Amino acid sequence: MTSHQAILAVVRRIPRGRVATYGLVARLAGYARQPRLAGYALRHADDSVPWHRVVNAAGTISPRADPDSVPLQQSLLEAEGVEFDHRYRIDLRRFLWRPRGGHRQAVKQPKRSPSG
DNA sequence: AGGTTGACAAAGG
DNA sequence: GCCTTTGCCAACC
Repeated sequence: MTSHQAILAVVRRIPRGRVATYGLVARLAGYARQPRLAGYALRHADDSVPWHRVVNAAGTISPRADPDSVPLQQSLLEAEGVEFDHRYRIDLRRFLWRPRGGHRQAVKQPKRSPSG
């Protein structure tokens, strides 16, 4: 099980009409504190992966090498019922994927600060 | 085997 | 709420 496989496996679990952040996908895949790795894995993803359901923590579509992919991702999400703001932003409060139903993550991630 | 990059995230002003 | 700085680690060359 490579990191890419683990991350792509999580992305596949994102239900239709919902979105997940890079950080959420990364930590669910067992790679907490590495949201960039999620994006890196998506680069190697095929069309078989719902890559369009992954956005950044701000709820916006992260631009990449292909500028056409940005409106494309928005179009794909809107087709699933995901709504965008006038600032091209998604309300994560409503469309963020809840893998466990609770606001608490399934895996316990280590704290960044020793004293909190 | 080492330095730099990267589809990001959290904290402070 | 937006912008800037800092962190983080695997993948890339």
